[in-house]
Amino acid sequence: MSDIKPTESELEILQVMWAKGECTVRDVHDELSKSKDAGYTTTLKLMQIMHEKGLVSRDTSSKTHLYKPAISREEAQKTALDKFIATMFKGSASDLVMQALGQHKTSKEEIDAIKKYLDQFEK
Amino acid sequence: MSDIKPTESELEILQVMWAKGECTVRDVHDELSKSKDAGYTTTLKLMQIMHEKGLVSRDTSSKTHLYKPAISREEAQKTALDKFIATMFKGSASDLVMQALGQHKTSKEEIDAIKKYLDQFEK
DNA sequence: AAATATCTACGATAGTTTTCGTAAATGCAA
DNA sequence: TTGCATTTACGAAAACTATCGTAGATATTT
Repeated sequence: MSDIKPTESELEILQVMWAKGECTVRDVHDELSKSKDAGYTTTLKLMQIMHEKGLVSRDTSSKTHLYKPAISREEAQKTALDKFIATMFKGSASDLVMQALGQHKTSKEEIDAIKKYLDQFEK
Repeated sequence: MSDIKPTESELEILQVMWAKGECTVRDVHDELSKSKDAGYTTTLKLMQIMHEKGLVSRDTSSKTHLYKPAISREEAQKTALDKFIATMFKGSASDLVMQALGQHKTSKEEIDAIKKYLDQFEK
């Protein structure tokens, strides 16, 4: 489906859209402004490009257009993760898992959740 | 201590170098050619740039230069993983772990290894 | 209705990454 | 030694990304 690879900025935008659902450019821009310093038209332009690429769909029936993601967060995560494991971890998911758990202070609850997950998985 | 972020192509090259150790441009290029279609001088140029950036070191004592990574795979993995979790998984390492285990067919041995790892971790 | 604000469209620019062509240097082989 | 193959160096084109300015359209306010 989507071997479309969002750029870094596009991902930032998708982040906001995944959290909020349907968004105007202003919605996204205001949210982004908290952590980033770029003009409104920059966000607009990026979202237009994302539309051209098919990363988002939009409703142009009223003046202020409404955008929403064309791919789910899970899809995007899956695609990105596949590539990431391939290029950074020689294709070994467990290598990644160990490193991910090792370097982040993961709470006991989280670890238990993962163990439970693994158990169910193993059967 | 590299806040140096290798590009996509640079990572492909590092991948080969991490596997092979010390490499000539030809070594890298031949390996890359299996999966990619770019000219020899492209690989050369990239490796020269990587040297300028400090991503690799090189021995120029003979005509054919010898390159080797200046950062370890582990270092690069750590840096990349931090960023990846932040931008793709909203900072949640365990979310990433679950998805990583879910979508890849992980062998029973791998799962056991991870569980063992988790046990040791928990105490 | 006129002024003001907001929004889209579009083009241009700057920065970065990837690619390659060409030339010069170096080693090898006939 | 002369010619061929391989390598490095360098510059520049091509492709992609991010940014913004400006203009025109649409809504809102007074």
